[in-house]
Amino acid sequence: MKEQKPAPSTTERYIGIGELARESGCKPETVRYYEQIGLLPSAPRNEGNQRRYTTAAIRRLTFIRHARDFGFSVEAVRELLEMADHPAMPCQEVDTLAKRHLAEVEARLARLTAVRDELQRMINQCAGGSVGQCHIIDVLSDHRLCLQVEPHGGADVIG
Amino acid sequence: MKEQKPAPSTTERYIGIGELARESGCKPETVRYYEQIGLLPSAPRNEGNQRRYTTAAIRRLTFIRHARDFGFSVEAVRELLEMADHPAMPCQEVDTLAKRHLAEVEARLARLTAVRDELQRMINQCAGGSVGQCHIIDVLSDHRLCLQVEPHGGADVIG
DNA sequence: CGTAATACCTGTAGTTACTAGAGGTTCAAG
DNA sequence: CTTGAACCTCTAGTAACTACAGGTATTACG
Repeated sequence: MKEQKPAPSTTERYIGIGELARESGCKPETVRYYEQIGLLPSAPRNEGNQRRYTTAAIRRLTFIRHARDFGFSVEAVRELLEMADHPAMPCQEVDTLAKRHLAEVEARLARLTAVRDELQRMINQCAGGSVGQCHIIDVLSDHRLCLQVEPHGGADVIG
Repeated sequence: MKEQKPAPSTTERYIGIGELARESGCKPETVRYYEQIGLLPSAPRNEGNQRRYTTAAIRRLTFIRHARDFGFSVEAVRELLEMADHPAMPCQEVDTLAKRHLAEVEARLARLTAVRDELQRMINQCAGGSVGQCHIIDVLSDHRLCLQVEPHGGADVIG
């Protein structure tokens, strides 16, 4: 991560996993999970084997959380962290990653918009009679009745 | 499912799982999976234990596929199928299901639009220097620099 | 100081909707 | 009759966590 200040030396404050989680908006389980998959470094432990964190961990986890909120995959976040850890490098790779992600988001947006329009059309044309005459069921039964929605492959994320 | 015609009696044509899959746009594995979770009834088998299907299966599977393309969850599809199987029932429940789904789609759309806008802003403001000055990294590091994107809970689907 | 309520630990299994593979059988064409 | 494609079952893997179970540590209160 990009460090603003050179660690406040002497009386550094340590926090537990619960407080870290609260500060950064995730759950303790998720923090442990991120440590397990190597997104967060293994935290030092106290006498009783409990993880102790500094404010650096809060920053790193907030970064992760935020990137995830933007819909970056965990693997993309891993790359972003790697880059953020090297402030002197040119930011072209960061840019590329962001642009690729933007393209994916735009593709999803287009698909989702088509789905919304068709759902609206379907619902508007339902006369409210019996299932036998229901336009919604008709559209789902017969692709020809549907204007825009196309098949898609795997599951997409975020919305 | 809603049956248009009363089964063509005598020489019914039977097809294998591969052809069924091609006709309805999924893979044989998916067909077996749907049978396993009870979305499709267990298909009758021939002498050599291979599944044989009629055109009714093509219709049902196409319905499923299409509803999934619209982003309905498998459980929602199960309910839609149940309703489609009873053409005499009032279609209010269908309507409710569709409307609820529309609302979800609209929520995702709103979120995704915010993400897109913020990504664009981020990318536009990147001056192309080093990571240390990169606006993209800044925004991800500090939520205050970001206008609209809010944390979200679990994974959402479709896009 | 004792004890009870939290907070924390590890490890495993569950979630969604499939997909991929291993290892074997059956079918259709030549 | 032999090959190759299609089919069978069963298991495990995917993403990104979440939810236990069963046990230990810490903290607050009286």
